[in-house]
Amino acid sequence: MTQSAFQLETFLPYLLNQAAEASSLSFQKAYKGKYGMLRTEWRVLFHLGLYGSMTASEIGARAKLHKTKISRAVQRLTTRRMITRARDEADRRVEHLTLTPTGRAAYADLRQIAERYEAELVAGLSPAEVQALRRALIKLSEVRAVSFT
Amino acid sequence: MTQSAFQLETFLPYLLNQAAEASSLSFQKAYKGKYGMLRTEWRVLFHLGLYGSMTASEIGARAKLHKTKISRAVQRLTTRRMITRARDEADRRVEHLTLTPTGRAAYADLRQIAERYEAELVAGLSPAEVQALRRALIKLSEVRAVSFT
DNA sequence: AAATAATAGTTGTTTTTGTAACCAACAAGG
DNA sequence: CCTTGTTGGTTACAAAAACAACTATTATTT
Repeated sequence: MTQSAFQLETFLPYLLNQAAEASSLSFQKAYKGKYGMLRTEWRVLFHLGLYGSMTASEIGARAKLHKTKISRAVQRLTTRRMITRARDEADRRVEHLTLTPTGRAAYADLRQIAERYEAELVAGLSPAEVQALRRALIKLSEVRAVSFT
Repeated sequence: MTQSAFQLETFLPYLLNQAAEASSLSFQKAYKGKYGMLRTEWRVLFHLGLYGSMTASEIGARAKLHKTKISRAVQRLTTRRMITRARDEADRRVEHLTLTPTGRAAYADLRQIAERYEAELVAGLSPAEVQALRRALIKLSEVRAVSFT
């Protein structure tokens, strides 16, 4: 009856979720506990920290986040005085987001934590394994819509 | 100032999430559209389909899902007549969950879809790459609590 | 045998997310 | 211009997840 040996343990979407959740969860504790941040807020903070001033939709395009999620993350980060918003005078729909000194300090701190965390995470893998993993993950995340009927 | 070259694009928790979300999302459409199922329900269904009769907490332990999530998934699957619950007579706290014929049919169908989906997903990767990916993901998901202060 | 703790599972409440509708500003076509 | 369409972003409402408290039953301790 069961001709193919399907296994949940090796099914990629399942496996990806397990790994992603396991790694996110323990890391999340750092920024949640320290700055009361949510994952989306962390991402926005890091985008601004890394790329400087950006608009909400630029962040959305890069991080593949929905605009409502970003809108809310920006609100919360703004009330926490981590980012400032500035209307573009040429096109008054867009807002340029920038980190405040507070935001930059949080970013610098969290960035170090991120680096240490990642080092700890890949401790059980060889550099070659890590490189192969990254490459495969990048390919998979680029697959926008798998058509399989 | 910036001594190390941190990049968001290669940061593993970020990358894992991107890949997991991308792959989950398109796959989810299949079972959501066809059976109105949520991800937790899909997982419960597959656990029962693969391992036969199980209790809620056995599923929880294996899938690393919280018991409330399972409880509600079981409720929904029960009202959809996909699983039946039977009290254990020896220990009347536990319930044994089993697929109904309807549930088995859905499982068989979704399992085929899962297999085809996965095949499509890894189409851009070599068998060796897939194997390496699986191995790395398994290692990462086994990392329960990374201690990095 | 109580009393206490532990386990299986449920229910209630609060957060967070998803989806759709919306407003304002700009762009293009007639 | 002035309708129509598009884009950047917010808001409102519905769905789902997280978290805590709870019931019922079994195990353990004294």
